[in-house]
Amino acid sequence: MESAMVLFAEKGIDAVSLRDITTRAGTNVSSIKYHFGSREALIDEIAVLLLSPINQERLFRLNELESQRNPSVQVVLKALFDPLVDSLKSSPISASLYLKLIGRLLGDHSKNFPPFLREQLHEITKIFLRLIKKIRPKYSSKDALLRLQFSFGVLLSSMVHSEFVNRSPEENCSENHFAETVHQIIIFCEAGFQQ
Amino acid sequence: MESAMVLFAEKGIDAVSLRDITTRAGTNVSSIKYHFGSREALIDEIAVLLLSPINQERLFRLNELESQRNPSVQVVLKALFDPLVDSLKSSPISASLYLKLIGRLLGDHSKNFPPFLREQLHEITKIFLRLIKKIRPKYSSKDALLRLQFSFGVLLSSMVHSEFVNRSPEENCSENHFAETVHQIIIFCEAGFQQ
DNA sequence: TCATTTTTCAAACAAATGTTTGAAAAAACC
DNA sequence: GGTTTTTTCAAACATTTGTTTGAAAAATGA
Repeated sequence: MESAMVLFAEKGIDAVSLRDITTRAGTNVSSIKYHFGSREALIDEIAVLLLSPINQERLFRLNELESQRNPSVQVVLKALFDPLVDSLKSSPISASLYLKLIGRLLGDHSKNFPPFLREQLHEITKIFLRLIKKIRPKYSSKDALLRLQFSFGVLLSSMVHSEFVNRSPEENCSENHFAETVHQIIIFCEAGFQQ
Repeated sequence: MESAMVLFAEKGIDAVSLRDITTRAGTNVSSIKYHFGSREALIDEIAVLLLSPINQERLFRLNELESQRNPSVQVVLKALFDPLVDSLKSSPISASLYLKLIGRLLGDHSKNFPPFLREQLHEITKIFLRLIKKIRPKYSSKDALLRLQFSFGVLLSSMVHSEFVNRSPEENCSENHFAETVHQIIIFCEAGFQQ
């Protein structure tokens, strides 16, 4: 599983064959069938393992904000983005690869996600939109949705091209560095919610 | 070539085989070899055909702005994004597929672009950064680069998921509708350059 | 019209892919 | 220690992939 995650992150999910994975893991192709069932099931399992705790935390924070009087756009965005940063702590692979992997899962494979994950994501966008429309009553549903998609676009592309975003020479792509980048993303997106 | 573009846009470049393309085109696999040389050469040719005029126009507008006294962030962003909107007029395929295709080319295959295209893109980012640092002297190179990447992230994800962005029920995904979305993107990104 | 060039196409090729099989090895259990 | 369950692994399978071949067809030009 660790080999699959590393290779998926490095080369893109579709560009990795089962033999690539098992060779790196020093094992056999049929072991994937035995432990996971199929290639798709392996991808699903990785997606759930990585994304479901992040989404749970997002839902928890968003629900908390709903019971609050005057949440700001910034804390709503933080409820979406910070769980990702926090999850870096328990990553089984390097921070940079971990981010790439999640970005690729969400970008290329979210349409094939197991229903459970799809529903989580759907619920998250629902609550987010409700919160935003409460903070910015003048926004139409389309206004809010567009800005949400723009914000996710910024986040996703920063994750997949993280070696690009993290090209600062002095520091390697560490957990803290990504936290800083996410902070920049939040500031960038928050500004877009002021118009 | 039209079949290749449509299928690449619909399913993703890596998910389309030569037989998918030739079947749709009502012709033969070896005709691709004859007319283009190889699968990669076909992709390259499509990329150059679609992107090179857009990039040329971008370079022209950016260069013009460099000779201007006080360009605004908005006109700089428009120099980047509007050529894409204008190119919709001469698209050989539907607007929605055209945008998806360009988004996929830039997202998944820009690393394999022919050197000519890569240099164009590199030149564009160079001039863009120079302009932004002129308008916002307090930005470090990293500040400017991050915001450029964020802006491209918004644009790219909006293009690839254009059926998502364009889900408004009354209007189909027309040229004008994307122009409106790009306008929203520019407003969104411009705000991020005010901080 | 005839010769040359350009274009099409069916067939085959080698390589790679996800999956399956069945037996051997390892581990767990009583 | 013996039995059962779990896990590994080499080999083979059927498909699919991009590419190649060589001959037929169409177009071109003198």
